[in-house]
Amino acid sequence: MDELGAQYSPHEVENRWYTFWKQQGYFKPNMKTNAAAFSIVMPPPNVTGILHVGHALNSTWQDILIRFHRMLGDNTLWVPGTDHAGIHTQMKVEELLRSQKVDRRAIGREAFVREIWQWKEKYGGEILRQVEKLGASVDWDQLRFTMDEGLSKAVTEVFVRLYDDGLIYRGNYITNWCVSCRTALSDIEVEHEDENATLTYIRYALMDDPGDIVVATTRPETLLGDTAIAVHPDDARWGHLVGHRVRVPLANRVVPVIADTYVDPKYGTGAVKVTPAHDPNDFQMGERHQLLQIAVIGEDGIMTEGAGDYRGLDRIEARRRVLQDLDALGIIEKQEDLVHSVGHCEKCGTVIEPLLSLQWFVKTKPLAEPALNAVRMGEIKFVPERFEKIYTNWMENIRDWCISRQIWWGHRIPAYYCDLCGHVMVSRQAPEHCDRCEGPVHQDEDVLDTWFSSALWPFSTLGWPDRSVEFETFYPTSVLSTAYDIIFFWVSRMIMQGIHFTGQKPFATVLLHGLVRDSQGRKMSKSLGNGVDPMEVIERYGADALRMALVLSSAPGNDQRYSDERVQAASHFANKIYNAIRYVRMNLPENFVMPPLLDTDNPPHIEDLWILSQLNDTIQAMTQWLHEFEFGQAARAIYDFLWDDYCDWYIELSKIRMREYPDQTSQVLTTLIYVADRSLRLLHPFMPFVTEELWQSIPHQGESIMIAPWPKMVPLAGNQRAREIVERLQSFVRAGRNLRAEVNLPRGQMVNFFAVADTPLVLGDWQQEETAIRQLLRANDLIWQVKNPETEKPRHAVTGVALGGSLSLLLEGIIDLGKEASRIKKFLDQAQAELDRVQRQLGDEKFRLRAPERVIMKAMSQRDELMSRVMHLKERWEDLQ
RNA sequence: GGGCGGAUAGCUCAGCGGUAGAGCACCUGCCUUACACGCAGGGGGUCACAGGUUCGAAACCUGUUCCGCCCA
Repeated sequence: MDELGAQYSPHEVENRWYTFWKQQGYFKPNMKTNAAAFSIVMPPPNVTGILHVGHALNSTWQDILIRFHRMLGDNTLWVPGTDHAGIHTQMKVEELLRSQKVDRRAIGREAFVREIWQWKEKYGGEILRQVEKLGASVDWDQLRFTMDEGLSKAVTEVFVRLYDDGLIYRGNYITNWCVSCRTALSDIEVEHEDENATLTYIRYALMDDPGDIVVATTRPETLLGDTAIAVHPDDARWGHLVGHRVRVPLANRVVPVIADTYVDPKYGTGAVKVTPAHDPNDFQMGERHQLLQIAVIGEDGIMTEGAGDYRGLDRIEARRRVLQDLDALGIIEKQEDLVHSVGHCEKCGTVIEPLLSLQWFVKTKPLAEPALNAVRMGEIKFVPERFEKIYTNWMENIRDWCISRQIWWGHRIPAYYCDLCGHVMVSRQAPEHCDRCEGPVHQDEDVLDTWFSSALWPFSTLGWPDRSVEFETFYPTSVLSTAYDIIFFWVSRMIMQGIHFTGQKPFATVLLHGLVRDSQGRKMSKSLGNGVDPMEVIERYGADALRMALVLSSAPGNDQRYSDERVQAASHFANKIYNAIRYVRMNLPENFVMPPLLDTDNPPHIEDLWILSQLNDTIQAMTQWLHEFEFGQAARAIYDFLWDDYCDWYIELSKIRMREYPDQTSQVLTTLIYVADRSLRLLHPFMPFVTEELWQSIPHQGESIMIAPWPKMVPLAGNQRAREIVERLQSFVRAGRNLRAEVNLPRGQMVNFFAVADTPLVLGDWQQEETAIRQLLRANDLIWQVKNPETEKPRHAVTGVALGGSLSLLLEGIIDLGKEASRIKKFLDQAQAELDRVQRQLGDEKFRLRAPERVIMKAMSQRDELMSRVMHLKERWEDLQ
């Protein structure tokens, strides 16, 4: 900040300070202290990703917490990192290779995985460089990646232990299959969407009786795999047919009619076809009734051998053909339109095909129990609290977790099969041969769900399963900050695994932010093209402005809209404080030595006491808000303090004092600097760059604002009176300016005022601030007196009311007294109405009996104030009649 | 079907028991030697609707309508 341009330009400043902080090692924890530990692990973004505004908000929140706690003196650690995003990354690199006419199957697993690693090394760090641009004070020495050696070791350890504990099993189950990604997915990776569909009623002929049974289905093509017809046992229409047999059309298969309470008698005809190999509910029924499982659709979405004449057809085409053929047979009873929920792959949007396959699962119930208790007992707190219910609800109904994925990029499942006897071995180290028959072994081809490794993040990043210093010091972590849409995927699983493996909760508080939507409230998405690139925003306005804008409009758990105007407003704020500091510096003598702020021999001026008192309020409020994770409130507090109190009033008053009373200059400067120093510190967690830049440019102690202590309240005496006096000054000046504006006085024109104080105390307060009042109102003659009946009031004037009195701007020429009278009348009516209300309230016995003391006191002072207003306005109005 | 959130100034939102606030937009003056990315002044709201609790409700309770989300 050597050249004092009138405009703050963030870019150079931001890069410079980030480099400095990093070099100085300020981001690292201070392991030597025995201070309280405060730690956060950053939710690992996808390595292939780029930063979006949601990340920006989340990173800002975390950085605020980390910087706040660092300034509080805590031993602070923020761990950065990325996850390998199995399916997503594989798809991305596969696509890249395809554009080079290379097929991953052709080059084989090893070569393909090598390609991904290369890609990751080259482009993978982008998102972290963006996190840096935001100013995130993460400890880069702790950088982690889910596929790092150590973290991979943790994954294997967890898998093996869960397997040994009987909490991981392998089974042939129906799973959500994406025919496009060609892999199984867990339940929560399926997104349900309502879609229009056709419900087809099909007649199945009874074998041993004339007549038929009509079933309704939205998926006629699966009829090829039907192995039963089911009805509700109590259904009068169909009950008598249970045990009979029917012929499945087109498949020419004979299947039984079974009774199962799962069937909803109100849906369709009350009879349903059962396809255990292609529907999760049918699968369950199949298990209960030992039905055959006949697969007719393959992993690629193409009809299989089981589909007979339809094999080789795509599932969509097969549906069309089946309907055509059924129609030809004349056994379509009718068709109806309906809306039903259809599962889609979260990654690629393809309609999910429930398929039978051999997969690995985590048995979640035993893990969920302690995880539920931790939240129920309040060991882990959700902010906002309402998300606890969402968590509990999900955990109580949790289902087993399918963790195997049929892809190549990820942690390969540490299960080994004997080629000879088929024996399954799960171990930390690859066995050389079968431990039963000595036969050769091969490893499972599948990899683990990415979330399986993410679930270990809070402790695997800290060195677990080894007992590292980091783990011992920083685990359990303090806060986990993330978006609410990730509670099931991640938060719940971290809690389960954390408690199971470390015996401790992984974090004390789960802090949830909402989604950042576009300016029209739509979710940002690639397909809509409405995404906002935070880097572009930073390019235009600076990281500080982006951070402040996001924080100012955020409240825990609530969605917010991004708008450029807000960032602009925040950048104006940066410019405002830049100029405020510029003002301070311009008035600072070469070798200014700051005297003590509170000198008993030289008591502080009313105005100094006032601003320090306002500062105290701000310190207190912000400290509390920050501890309560109310970042928006805290940001608003410092914004208002700096702009309204410091800039608009204190600085303006300081100009007058230094001009009129040069002997006070040193005291004024001391207060200016002191308040600037403290308020920059308060603002620092929110706008780290500009605060550092400005703080460094004024007298200060320490080498960086980052490591300066969080401000404490200044011990003050007499500040209550100072506050009263300055409030009277402000009220008087505002009323005077209003009068000037009322009669369109040119800015520089000197005028005369006549003021009446209600009491000698008020007059005394005014007199104490006479110089300021004179200057701010450009007043020549300032005649004031305590109210008394003899007072002769000027007629040619415009009159207004201030706290504790009235003032009139005297006019030489003739003014329109009629107009003035009606103006006064308007205010009089307003004041009278308010006064009536307050008096009614105070006259209410119940109010005086039940309202708290402070409310009554407030009402009383309001009444006094209003009575004064009414009295002054009324007098003036009568004079004008 | 179950659950959750929202409805406050023209727009975007904060406030969440003591009678309405901010930013932007709007109107009127100002290039006042910190800042026109600014200063000063001003207009603008039966706080979705209907009941209830309370001395007092935008806030708490109940219901209704609309919007959004999650789960089945």
